[in-house]
Amino acid sequence: MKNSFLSEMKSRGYLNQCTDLENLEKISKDKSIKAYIGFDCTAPSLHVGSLLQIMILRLLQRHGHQPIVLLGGGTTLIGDPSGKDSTRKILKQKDIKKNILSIKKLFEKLLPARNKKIKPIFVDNYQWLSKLKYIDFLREIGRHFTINKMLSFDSVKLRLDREQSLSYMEFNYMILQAYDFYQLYKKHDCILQMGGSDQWGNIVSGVELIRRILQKNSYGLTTPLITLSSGAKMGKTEKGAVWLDQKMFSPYNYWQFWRNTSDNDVKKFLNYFTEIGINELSKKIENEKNINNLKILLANEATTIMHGAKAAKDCADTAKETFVMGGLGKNIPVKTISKEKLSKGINIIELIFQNGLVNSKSEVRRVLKNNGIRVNDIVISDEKKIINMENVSKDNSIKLSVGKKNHLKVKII
RNA sequence: GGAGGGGUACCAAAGCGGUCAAAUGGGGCGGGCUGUAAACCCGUUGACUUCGGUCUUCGAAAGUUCGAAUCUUUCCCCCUCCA
Repeated sequence: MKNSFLSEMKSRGYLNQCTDLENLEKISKDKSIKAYIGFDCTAPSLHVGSLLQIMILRLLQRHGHQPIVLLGGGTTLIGDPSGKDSTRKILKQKDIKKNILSIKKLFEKLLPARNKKIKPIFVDNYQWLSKLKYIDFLREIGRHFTINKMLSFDSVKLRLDREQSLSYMEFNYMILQAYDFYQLYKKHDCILQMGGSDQWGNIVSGVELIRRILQKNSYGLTTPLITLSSGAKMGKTEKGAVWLDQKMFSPYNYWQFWRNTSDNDVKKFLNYFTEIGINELSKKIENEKNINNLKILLANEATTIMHGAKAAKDCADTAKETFVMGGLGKNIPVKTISKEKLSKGINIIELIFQNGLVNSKSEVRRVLKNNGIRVNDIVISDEKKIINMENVSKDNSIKLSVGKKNHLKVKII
């Protein structure tokens, strides 16, 4: 049972590279280990781009190991150059602190544990990085890094090859990350660092640093880069990044994001982003002829993990009512209008605009022209259409729709 | 420090005195086809509008002109090459 952490990593497709799979397997089979993943705190929430990392922390935990979540209060001040074209804007320390707090909340929800042994440990590398003394650091840590090697890492090489500037500040990022691992090894006996495939170089640096200073073995492993079948980056929608925090991205939209997964990605995502047992899952996939049901399964499971079973069910119900039955789901936003106002009659453009379904009146006119506006599911194409009490349906409301997916219920009070 | 190139709408990129609310592509939005998919097709893409127009926009400010994204001056910012 205990050895299944790595084997499940493999079978779910989470494993991309590992520094020493054999030995890591041996160690993690015999005893509970601690493993860490570092997260940048550039925003108040993480987005689905980090979800795979979260999934493996959960997996780790399920197999009786202890996750360490490193919130990079120090390194976020520097900015990881891996996989980026240009220096990102430098954040204020105050903002980073705020971000750390709200990301921490997210993890407390995602990595719950009563058992002390697998309860997540939160660390902020600002704690030790801010105390470093430059000269001492260079002598103790800097001596173990050669420029020759650093230049050969992809994160650096790609930037230089493309003749994009890489500041000395960013160049130091990998050293700091290696140092983080070293600190966690010493403080918490953390023997494994995990991360996305773009972190490979940084992770390996840490493993080497630990070996050179402490003559101890530590391990690193990375998850594959998720690519959509369309070639686009995962996690961007027309609504912007897919955030995990529900304040920034509603559960309904989150559910919809998964529901709208493209055909070619569904099976992969079911493996990645659900926690259905691997055998059960492959049976389900085999037996299900209608790919849409798999997408719904994916949406339900993924939303349950993030926002809870109840939220997932609500989203599913709403979607069903909205798309299948064409009715009004309970999760559809509701606004109100006074009876008095409505009896006077209100212009369709005004009504749609005032309820925030679009950004400008011009947009309403445009959509109107293209038959995209509906009132109680009836297409309206007349700009001058007046909506009044006659349009109120039995349930004392009016349903407004812009396009197929953007609905609103206006209640009469 | 020296020499050159550039800042145009969400992004990329044309325009270089009027016909410019600004080509084209991407993206977005709406429609069609469908399965809330992909691909494809059509329409649309500054704001307000009584649909006649009106107002604000081409790094910032000032100027030339009947008229400026386009010309001049100053300023700010980016990039490349040389030292």
